[in-house]
Amino acid sequence: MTDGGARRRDSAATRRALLDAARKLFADKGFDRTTVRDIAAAAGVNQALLFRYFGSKEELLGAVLSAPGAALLADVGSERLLGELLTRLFAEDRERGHEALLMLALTGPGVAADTLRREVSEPFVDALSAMSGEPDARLRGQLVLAWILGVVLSRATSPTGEIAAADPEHARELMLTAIRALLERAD
Amino acid sequence: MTDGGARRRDSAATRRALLDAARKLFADKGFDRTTVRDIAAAAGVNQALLFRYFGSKEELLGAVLSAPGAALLADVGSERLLGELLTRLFAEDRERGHEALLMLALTGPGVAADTLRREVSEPFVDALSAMSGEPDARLRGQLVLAWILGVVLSRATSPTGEIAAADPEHARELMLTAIRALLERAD
DNA sequence: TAGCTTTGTGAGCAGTTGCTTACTTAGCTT
DNA sequence: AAGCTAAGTAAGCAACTGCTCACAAAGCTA
Repeated sequence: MTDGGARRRDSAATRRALLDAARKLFADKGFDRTTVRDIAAAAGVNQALLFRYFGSKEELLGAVLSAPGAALLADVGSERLLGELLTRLFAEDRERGHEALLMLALTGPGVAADTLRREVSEPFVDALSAMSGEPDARLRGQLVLAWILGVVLSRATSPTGEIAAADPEHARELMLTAIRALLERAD
Repeated sequence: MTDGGARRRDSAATRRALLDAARKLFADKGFDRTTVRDIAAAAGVNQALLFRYFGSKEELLGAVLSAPGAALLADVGSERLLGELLTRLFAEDRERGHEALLMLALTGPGVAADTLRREVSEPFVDALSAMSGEPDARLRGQLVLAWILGVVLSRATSPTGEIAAADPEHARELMLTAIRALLERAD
């Protein structure tokens, strides 16, 4: 940005700045309470660009939500997914990462739920289900994911509650044991 | 309501109508996406009355959220709470009840989170914790409640997913077994 | 019946929001 | 350097939102 007010053009950087700003603000404030002006200001661009690049606020959310799930799965691989999900779940200095996005996807409109289902939940449930040899493996995988989601939400609601205050290792072990009971034999 | 347009006065009925309408609409659409006009129309009253009776939209949410948790606990008693929560969780023709309100409390502003913690979660966690003899009983109780919450949310996100489609009895048994593993000994 | 209080109403305020439009200008090609 | 395209901008639109205000009138009491 020169003093004259004109700004260097870099469409890829602009696009990225908007995505980054949106991700952070949607995570902090939820979809509805994040305005396009907020996002543009945080990205250091004019708000009209949000519409130029993403079409609408909803589509921006869709873009924000796509990929992170796939990225985690690619990083970690399905064998270590559960451990990794739980480790991240209870990590103290966690970045505002995937779990927060899961929560915030729920506060968004229809497109967010669709994206969540297609791009975020399905690969996770597939991987979690593969850990259970039971015929109803997918149900069990869904229940595990639901639990993780619930913990994220519980923490958001009660930042000073027991879950937030728990020793991460201990909490992780508690959940791991119960989840194993669920995924293996539950009868 | 007479043909002349004047309406019979019944402050208690008006108040109740607003609470009922708000409960339903908050559950259906979330706090932010439910407008005071929506609520007033659904209640069949003028929107100014919402402010007269409840002070603000937020305070209305607080009023909506107060009590249901206590009511369920009073109905059921703590001995049967877990079973009842799970039964209701998977009931097919469930009314839009307490669980939906839990979800929607999360989409509301700060007062909702406070009310949720004070009036809804705490009694539940107390009761669930009492079922575990462990020193970290409250943490375990919180984790159980988080799971229930997660299931509610998962179903909202994926109305056609495995959880929503599951045989209620079966799903209930799966969770009950895992929860027992969590509440009893987890080491 | 008059007077007062409480409940109900219509209208409107001020601010906000997602989005559009017309214009500017950076950056590239010829 | 001229011309064109694409990226960036300021301003503004129309609709919406929580909330207020002045008034109407139901309902009660003396």
